[in-house]
Amino acid sequence: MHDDLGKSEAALVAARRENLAALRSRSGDPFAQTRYPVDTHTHELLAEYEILAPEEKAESKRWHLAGRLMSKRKMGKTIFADLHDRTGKMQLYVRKDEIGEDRFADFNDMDRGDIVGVHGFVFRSKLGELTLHVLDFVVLGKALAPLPDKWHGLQDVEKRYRQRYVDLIVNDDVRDTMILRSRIISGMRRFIDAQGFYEVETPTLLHVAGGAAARPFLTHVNALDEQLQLRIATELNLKRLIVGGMERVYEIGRIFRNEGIDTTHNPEFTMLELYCAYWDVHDMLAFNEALMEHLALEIAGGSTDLTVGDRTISFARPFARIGYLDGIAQYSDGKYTRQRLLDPDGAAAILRELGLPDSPTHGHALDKIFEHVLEPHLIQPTFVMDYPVLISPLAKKKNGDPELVDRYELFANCMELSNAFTELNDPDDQRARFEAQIAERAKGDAEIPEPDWDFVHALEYGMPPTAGIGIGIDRLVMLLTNQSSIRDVLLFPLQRSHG
RNA sequence: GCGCCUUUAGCUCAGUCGGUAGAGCAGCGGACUUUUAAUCCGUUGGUCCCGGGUUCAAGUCCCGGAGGGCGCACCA
Repeated sequence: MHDDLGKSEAALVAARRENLAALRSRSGDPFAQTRYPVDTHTHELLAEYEILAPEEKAESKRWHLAGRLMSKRKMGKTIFADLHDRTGKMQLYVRKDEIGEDRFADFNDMDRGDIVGVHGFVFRSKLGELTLHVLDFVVLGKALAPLPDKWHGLQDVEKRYRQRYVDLIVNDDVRDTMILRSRIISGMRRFIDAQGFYEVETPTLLHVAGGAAARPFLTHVNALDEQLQLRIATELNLKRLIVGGMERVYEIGRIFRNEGIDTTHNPEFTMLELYCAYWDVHDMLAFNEALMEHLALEIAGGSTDLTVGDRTISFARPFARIGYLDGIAQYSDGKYTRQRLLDPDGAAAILRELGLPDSPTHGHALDKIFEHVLEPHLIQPTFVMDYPVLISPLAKKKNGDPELVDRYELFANCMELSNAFTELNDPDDQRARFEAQIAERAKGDAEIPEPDWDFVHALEYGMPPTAGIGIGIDRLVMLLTNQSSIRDVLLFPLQRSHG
């Protein structure tokens, strides 16, 4: 990035270097500064002095504020400027007759983007804006690269993702969304921790990536000279911990799936998985419902209604419930019956009626039918209950209805938000399910993982009845922050290595 | 993988029928002691994404390629 500047950009950088040299010769090196005694932030100051009347001064109290200089308006022997910090922005005011010729020149030699610490008092300007009257300042870092347009910011989507640091500097809403993401995750942790769960970390590098259907990334460990896979779920290891007696565990961690990249998929994404011994799927549903309402209340500031696109989605409990098979039947006017859906030929026929391509497996066909028939109707938060066992290889069968499992998925805005079930703890049944998967994999479904036989062995030591849940954090954040692309809730979405 | 759109100054964007590159902001110089997209005067700045082709002449038309966005397909 240092040798290939265009002439025009090089000239802008050169001008900034001249200003840096002038600062160095007059007042010392900005890059030699190591700290600044910041004692407030812009947002706090604006709140504290809200009552000031126009042109009123609060001279007795002096403050130290630091941040990035984002605009400068010189008016002869005074300068107005805007300082941004992580809480917002505040106007600065400097007078030549107060700080002297050299320091005024220093202030004037600062460029848009420079980092500065300012000391002074608050007043309200003639036109009504709360402003820090600067009595002293220290340049704490020089920006050599020119910033994007002060009014339009950085619009180029590619540059915004590749140079997120610039995007964050000039586009306030990006920072706001990322802060919201942070708050959603910490709010989630607090809610979960309050119920006695242990947060754990399980390996990312695995010999066999299991617990979901997805193609894994491959890597290699030199010390062992072995090929390893990056995890596609945390499920199997977390259940090993339940076997081990930890009873309540969760992990918020990065998952890797070597598949498509689009507005709802990034190759690495963040998932919460949580397991609770002695709960069943109904306990988990209640927990899930309470968690979602809690997060919505925190984000929407006391309301359970969220605006998503041009819709309002209400997270007030209780959420709607619908059966997986019942729902498909209902939204097909009774045409797609349980009997047809649970029969491989019947499901294949429905696929053709819908004009969809053939699926390699029965389970795949069911997913496609669900996606086309039921999912488009799931706008308000809805628990879809009682999934067929053939698409749920790790869930416990329903007592009295062995074709179904005790499982639900929560949908909102036609998007899956969570997936939960009563965990299968019968090792013989689990072994049989894995063996059935080997057959499906042989039919050409490359996303079905190799069985993790040690997991079956773990179950042989005895696992208490347990409920588990997985929540895709990125998609949840998309919903809660009203973003339509996953890239806009990721600080550094994956881009091709060219730019 | 397929389709549509897009790429012009540091940034945001114009660029007509093919006639030889424009604006605003930023920068630089100047005026200005309560401005706020400050204002006013002057001014620098271009690999028109890359490579071919057609043409007297290509930012513009044609072909190929690259990056990016969106949609479809794929993706529990």
